[in-house]
Amino acid sequence: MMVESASETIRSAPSGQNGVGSISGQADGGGGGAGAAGAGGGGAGRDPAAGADSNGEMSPAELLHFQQQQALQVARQLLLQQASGLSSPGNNDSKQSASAVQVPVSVAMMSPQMLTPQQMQQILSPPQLQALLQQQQALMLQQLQEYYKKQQEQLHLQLLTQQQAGKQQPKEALGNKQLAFQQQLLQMQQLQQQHLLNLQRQGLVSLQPSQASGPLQTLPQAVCPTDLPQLWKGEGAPGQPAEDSVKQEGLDLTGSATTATSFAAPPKVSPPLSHHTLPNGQPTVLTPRRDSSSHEETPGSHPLYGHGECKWPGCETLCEDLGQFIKHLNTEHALDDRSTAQCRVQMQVVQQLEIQLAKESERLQAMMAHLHMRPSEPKPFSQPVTVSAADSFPDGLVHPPTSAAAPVTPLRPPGLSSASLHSGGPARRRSSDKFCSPISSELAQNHEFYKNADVRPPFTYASLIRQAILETPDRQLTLNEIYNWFTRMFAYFRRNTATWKNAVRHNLSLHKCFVRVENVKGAVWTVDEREYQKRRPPKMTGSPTLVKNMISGLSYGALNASYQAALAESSFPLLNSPGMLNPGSASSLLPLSHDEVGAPVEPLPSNGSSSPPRLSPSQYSHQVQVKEEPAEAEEDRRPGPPLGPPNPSTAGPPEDRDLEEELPGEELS
DNA sequence: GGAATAATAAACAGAT
DNA sequence: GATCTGTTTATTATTC
Repeated sequence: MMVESASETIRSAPSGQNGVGSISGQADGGGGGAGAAGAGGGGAGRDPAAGADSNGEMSPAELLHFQQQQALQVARQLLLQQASGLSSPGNNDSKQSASAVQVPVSVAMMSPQMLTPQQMQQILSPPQLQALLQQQQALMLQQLQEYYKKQQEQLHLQLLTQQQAGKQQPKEALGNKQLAFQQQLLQMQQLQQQHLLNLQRQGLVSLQPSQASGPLQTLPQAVCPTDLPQLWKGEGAPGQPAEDSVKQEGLDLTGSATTATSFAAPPKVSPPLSHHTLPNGQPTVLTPRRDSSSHEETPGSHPLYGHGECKWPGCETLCEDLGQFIKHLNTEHALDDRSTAQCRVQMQVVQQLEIQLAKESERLQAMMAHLHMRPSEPKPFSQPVTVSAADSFPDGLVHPPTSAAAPVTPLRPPGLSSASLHSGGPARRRSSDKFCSPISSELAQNHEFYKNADVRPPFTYASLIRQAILETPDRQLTLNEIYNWFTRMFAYFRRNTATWKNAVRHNLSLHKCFVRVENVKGAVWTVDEREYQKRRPPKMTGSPTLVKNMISGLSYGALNASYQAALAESSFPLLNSPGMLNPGSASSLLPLSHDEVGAPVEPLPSNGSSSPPRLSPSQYSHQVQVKEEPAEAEEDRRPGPPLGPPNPSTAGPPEDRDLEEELPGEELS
């Protein structure tokens, strides 16, 4: 305890310029003596998706404000009419109560901006208010309808134009454009929904189906405003057959003719956002790409159903199969006040999280700017990927995860996500090591980050040493070259204490996987992959409990927990994904461990899989296959190690070697 | 609580 | 003798 705390104190003391200098001057007997700068915090990446809605259209807030102003204008006119009615009794334009209120003209003449709803309430009588509200609603709904109708007409026009133009284009391009339009359409519908939600929140829409569903019913959408009033209305479609209620999953609860005609998909478990009808009545079935893609990869799944339990907020009822879940969903989460309230709460939760994400991203940027990262770089952590073609992933970006917890995931350096943020300290890194993706891809992605930021890499010394050795064409390094690799690759080892040198030597000696080979030019160190594989414990067996625990820590406002969830997400991106079962690679069926397997640094383009760049099993297998070849050649011509244990890696054909690397027997169940 | 693993510190010896 | 390299032991922390 004393030793640890003392060393922590030393470590956290600023070292100044003792980086490399102290390395060469280190006295060994001192046991790695002097202190150094502590591990810096460092920043994480920025989530590019965190930005606000970039619609060029009028935002819902603006639209709402505009309409409120218009409503107030109407109110003012009404007051003026009433005032004039007082002066001219014959004028009965005002169809409200005959007992017109004495409204001060000065008030009535106030500009709409000066009239608050409260003032209006004080001025007008309840019947007048009601009439006024109705008038407002009618006007606003009409405006809304016109607005969205225009939008949809435009979209449809564009779509038709593109379809015509697309006849000369490849089908793929046309499909992409159509998809883009459909997404735009979807966006617009969500805009509608949000707008109506805002109206509802402010009490501007009474949500009476006779009013709300009337003028807006023609609007085509999946979760259309007509859905929401019915949803909020708190009653299901009366007289609806029980089997039809299956169609009411999610928010697609309209039961109206508009969407009923578009039910071309399988009757069960249709994604709520997948059916659309264009203004001309032409049904359009959208592929569930935006919101449901992460949840509904398979036709037999449901976004609210996973791991055998209902994912409805606060429910977690165990359901054996999808059918039972559907039944449960329709009975327990039917269209009632409670469900609609929960739905609304969930909407607000999402909004809050988005707001918080934006704030935290900003903070992250500031932190990164502070921690030696070039502030001019908007995405410092995605850049390393493009530094070298050999180190690049096919898409060149760290994909934002697609799961529910994923939006919280920033583009972050692993050193932060795991070492600094997760484990909470630089001293013990084993946990970090476990939660991190393979060192090769990690380094490939964050090479620049580790190079420049004083952040401790979240890998074990052994894995780092191995990586250093395997990166060389000869697959062998002298101790000094290993030192150089550490200092070259990591700012942390340049600027921090030379204690790590002792650790490196210690690791080289301690682990049987590192084989010392006497060379003509001295002793070099090589890696015995078999021993290295043996060295690893059967860890991270997909531990769903661990992931669950981490994700369960996600709470509103708990950024750390959010990072944990994101971390868990990034650590097991394909654990439960059907994409994992890529038949193209036998190794893809095998769970791979955290930091190894992918020894080399050349993640190659996968077979078009949409899986995230990190931890793609096919990539790993490819890496091994590609890079192990020179290793074999090297090891074949390498003289047998005169010292240390005989290297078993030289035994057996190269294919076995590769296979062995791909099939680490003791790994991950 | 124990085992396994890793990080850290330190002592020691041999080679340069 | 100083430094580098390599080995070994001990302690502590963490995870399973």
